[in-house]
Amino acid sequence: MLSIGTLAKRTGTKVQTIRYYEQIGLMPEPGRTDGGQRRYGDVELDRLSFIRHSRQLGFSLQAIRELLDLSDSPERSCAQVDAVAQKQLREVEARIARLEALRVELQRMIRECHADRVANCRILEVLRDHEECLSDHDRLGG
Amino acid sequence: MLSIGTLAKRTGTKVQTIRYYEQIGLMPEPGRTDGGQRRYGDVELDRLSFIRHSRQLGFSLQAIRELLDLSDSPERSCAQVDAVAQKQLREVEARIARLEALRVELQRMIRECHADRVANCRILEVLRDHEECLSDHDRLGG
DNA sequence: TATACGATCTACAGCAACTATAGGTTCAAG
DNA sequence: CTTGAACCTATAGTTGCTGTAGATCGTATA
Repeated sequence: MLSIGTLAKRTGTKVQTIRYYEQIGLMPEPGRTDGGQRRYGDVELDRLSFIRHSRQLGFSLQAIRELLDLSDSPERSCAQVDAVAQKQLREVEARIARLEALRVELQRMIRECHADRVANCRILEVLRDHEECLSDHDRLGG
Repeated sequence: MLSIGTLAKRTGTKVQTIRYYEQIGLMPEPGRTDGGQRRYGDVELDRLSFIRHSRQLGFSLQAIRELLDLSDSPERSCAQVDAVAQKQLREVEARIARLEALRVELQRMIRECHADRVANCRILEVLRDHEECLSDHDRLGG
C-alpha cells in the first residue's frame, strides 16, 4: 500500500494535485488508514500514470475523462479512442501554426528595431499600430 | 467620446475584459457621464489597441505592463523593450518545440493504433505505459 | 514507552486571463 | 415620453492546478 506522497513521487505528481483529481472525480476515493490517511494500490498507480502521461501529451482533463470512460467500457471502441486522439492532434497542430505566425512576427519586429538603433523604438510602434498581421477578434488558445 | 461598447468593438475586446483591465490597473479609470457610464478618448483607444495586439502576440499581462511602463518613461530604452520582445520570442520558440514533440508522439500513437485494427486499442496502452517519450516531471506550459 | 519530526489531513485562498450571470440603471432613437 | 439596447456593480465560474494554516498521524529513534 502506497501513501499519497509515495504515489506522488512515483508518478511525478504533486500531492495536492492527486487530492485535486480525487475531488473532481478523476481519481477514485482510496482506502484509508485508521488515522484517516489515504492508501493506494497498483490500480490507482496505473490510473494516475495514465492521467499524467495524457496531460503531458496536452490532453485536457475532460478529454482524459473520456479516454478513461472508454477504457473502462467493456466493448471499448478503438474508433472512439482514435477520434479523441485525432482531435487532440488537430488542436496541437493548430496551436503550432498559430505560434509559428507569432514567431515570424516577433522576429520581424525585433529585426526592425535593431535596424534602427538610435531613434524611437520601433517595437512599441509596431505593437501599437500593426493591424494586418493577425485577424481581428482572434484569441490566443490557452 | 467613446462608450465602452464602441471601444470594445474598435479594438476587438469584450466589454467585461476592458473593465477587467481597469480593475487590475492596466487601463486607467476613465471619465464618466453624469449617469456613471464610462467615456473614453483616443489615448485609451491607443492604449487598449496596444494591449490587445500584444496579447495577440502572446505577451502576458505582466509583460505588457512592463512594455507600457517603458513606453511611458521619458528616456525609454530600446534595449529594454528589445529584451522583453526577445524573451517573448524565446518563450514562443520553446512552446513550438514542445508542441512539435507532442505532435510527433501523437502521430506515432495514432499510426500504431491504425496498424492494429482489430485487437485492443494501442492508444490506451501507450498512454498508460509510455515513459521515455517526455522527460518526467515536465509540465505543459499554459 | 516517550518524543520528535516529517508526512498527512481538511479547508480555503490564490494564480492567469478572462467569461458569464443577475438584477438594476442610463442613454438615445423614434 | 416611451422603449429597449447598452450600461452599471458585484459576484461566481472557468481550467488546472499551487500554496497556506493549523491540526493530526505515523514511525524511527532514545
